[in-house]
Amino acid sequence: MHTLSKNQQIIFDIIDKSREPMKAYSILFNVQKKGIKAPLQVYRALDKLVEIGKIHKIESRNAFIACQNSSCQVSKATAFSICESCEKVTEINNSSLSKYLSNFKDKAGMKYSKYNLEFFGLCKKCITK
Amino acid sequence: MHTLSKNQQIIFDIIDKSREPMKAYSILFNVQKKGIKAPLQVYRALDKLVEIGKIHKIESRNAFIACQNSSCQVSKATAFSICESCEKVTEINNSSLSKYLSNFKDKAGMKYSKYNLEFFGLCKKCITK
DNA sequence: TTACATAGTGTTATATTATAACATTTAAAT
DNA sequence: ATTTAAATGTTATAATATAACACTATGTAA
Ligand SMILES: [Zn+2]
Ligand SMILES: [Zn+2]
Ligand SMILES: [Zn+2]
Ligand SMILES: [Zn+2]
Repeated sequence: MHTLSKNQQIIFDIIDKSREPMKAYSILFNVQKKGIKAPLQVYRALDKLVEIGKIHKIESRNAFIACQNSSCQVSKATAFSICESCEKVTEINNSSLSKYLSNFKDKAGMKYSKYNLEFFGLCKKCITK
Repeated sequence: MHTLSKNQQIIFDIIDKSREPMKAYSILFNVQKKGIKAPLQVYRALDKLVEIGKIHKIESRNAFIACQNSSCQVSKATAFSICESCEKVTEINNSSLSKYLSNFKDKAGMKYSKYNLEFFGLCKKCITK
């Protein structure tokens, strides 16, 4: 098991506490009182946390959320639902979906080791507005 | 059918001719001889071209490729394979996959109008190296 | 323990990606 | 011809991310 370094722990904690995806410079702003002063300190921790699967990057939003599953540390297979109105992001944990995608083979013969899927739409709250 | 404006056409042409995904500032550099001088002129054309489905953004790479299918203008459903070694990107056109994903329903009850999927791995060329 | 290797930190500067704001022009619709 | 919407040109600036270098902590193995 991985034990996080000081900066990694600080930055993981703030992302984990947040209900929304956090952007790097918003994280930076929030951890400056803890002595983390420079973007690079944030990005280095983010890189590591992504690498070990504790957080994920929402590519379409340049933002980071804590992993809400248990298996992402090994699988590198991620799926999210994103509300285009309120920007709520949820990690999808669906074994049918992950099986389907993990077994998917391109006709080009490429074998995939990793995927990222982002669904967009309106969440329950926003659809009724 | 959409008829492209002058800048949109110039920028679409250069992306369409390219064998690789192109980045915005690389596009800018390449079209400066045609009178397009500022980033905003490029980004505005890119936005429109993405909106009408002539090009797609590869989110994990901040780069743009011409659509290689015919249906993306309506579907807003995109899937790509990305080689992590040579960075070759191919648009996946697979009806089983698109059916599966278009019909996918989250247990959260969210109805999706759009998705983007990026697979990562090694292409045929790179896997033998 | 000491040497070595690996990972993490701190700092400054800079590169890359993207948008705000405003004035003007072109094209399309009534 | 008048109005509206879309596109353009321009300057400035915001937001996101990395390069380079010096240093420190931690783990491993002789
Ligand atoms: Zn996860
Ligand atoms: Zn919502
Ligand atoms: Zn397409
Ligand atoms: Zn390759």
